[in-house]
Amino acid sequence: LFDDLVRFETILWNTVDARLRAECDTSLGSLNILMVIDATPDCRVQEVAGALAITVGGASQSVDRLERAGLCIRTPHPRNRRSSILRLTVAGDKALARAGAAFDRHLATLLGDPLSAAQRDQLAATLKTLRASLSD
Amino acid sequence: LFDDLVRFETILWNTVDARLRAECDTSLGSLNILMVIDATPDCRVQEVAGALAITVGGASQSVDRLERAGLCIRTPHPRNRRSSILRLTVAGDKALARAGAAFDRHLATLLGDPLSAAQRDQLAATLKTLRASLSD
DNA sequence: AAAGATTGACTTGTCAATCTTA
DNA sequence: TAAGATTGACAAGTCAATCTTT
Repeated sequence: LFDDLVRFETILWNTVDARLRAECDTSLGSLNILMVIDATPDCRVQEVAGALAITVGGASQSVDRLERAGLCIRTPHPRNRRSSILRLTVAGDKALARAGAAFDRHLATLLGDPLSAAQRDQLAATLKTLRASLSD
Repeated sequence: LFDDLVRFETILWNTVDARLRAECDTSLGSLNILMVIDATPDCRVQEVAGALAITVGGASQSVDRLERAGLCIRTPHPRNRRSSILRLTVAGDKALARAGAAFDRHLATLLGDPLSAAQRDQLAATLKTLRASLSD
C-alpha cells in the first residue's frame, strides 16, 4: 500500500510537471507556490511553507526563484519589519492563469477519468482522514 | 484532491524517514533500495530505477551511496559485461532486517490505525487502479 | 529570549553527454 | 547502432547557524 501510494504520487507529479514545462514553461513546484500566494491573503513565507509541507528555508529559496523569474515580489509588511508580504506580479498572474488551467485539465484526465465519482469521493475522504491524523 | 494526495505523501514520507534515521540510522530512501535489491533476483540498476520510479542515473548514484556505506556491492554480470548484479552485503542484510521491521511497525500505526479494514482495502484498490492507468 | 526570515553546506533527484559492450 | 550504466552540471529540498526585529 505504501509502495503504491508513493510510486503513484511520484509518477503523477512527474507526468504533470513534464506537461506543464512543455506547454507553459512553468514547473509544477512553481505553480504550487503561485497558487498558495494567490489563495492566501497577505501571504508570508511561513504560509507557503505550511501549505506545501516544506520547511521555511526551502520556501524562502522557492520565493527567491519566483522573484528572479519576475513572477512575484516581496513587499514590506506594514506592521512587522521582520516579515514580508508576497504578491504576484502581472506576469505571475498570467502564468498562474495559463498553468492553472493546464493543471486542472491534466488532473481531470489523470485522476478523474480512471475513477468513478464514488471512488473519487471515497479517495478524497480517506486522504483527508489520513492527513488529519498525521497532523498531531 | 491532488493537494491532499501530495501533501499527505510528503508528510508521511518525512515522518517515517525521520523515525528510521533516529532509530536505525537508515534513511527511507536507502531502505527502499535495499528492499528492491533483496526482492529482485539478479537485480540490476535498471530494476531499481523501475521499481522506484526514478531515472537510471539517479538509481546509479543511489547504489553508489549504498556501496560506499558498505550495504551492497556490484558483482560482474555473468553474460553481459555492460551490466552488474547488485547484492546485499551482510551489513546490508542486517540493516534491511532492522529498518524493515521498524518501517512495518510505523506504517501500521500511521496508515493502518486511522482506517477501517474496508477503507484500507478500498484505498489499496483505488491506488492500484490509478497507478496502472498511468503506466501507458 | 522568541519570531520571521535568510543563507550556506549538504542530500537526492533530473537530464544530457559519454563510455563500454552487444 | 542499441543497451546498460556512469558522470557532471543543475534543481529543489533539508538542516543548522545567523541576522534583524519584537
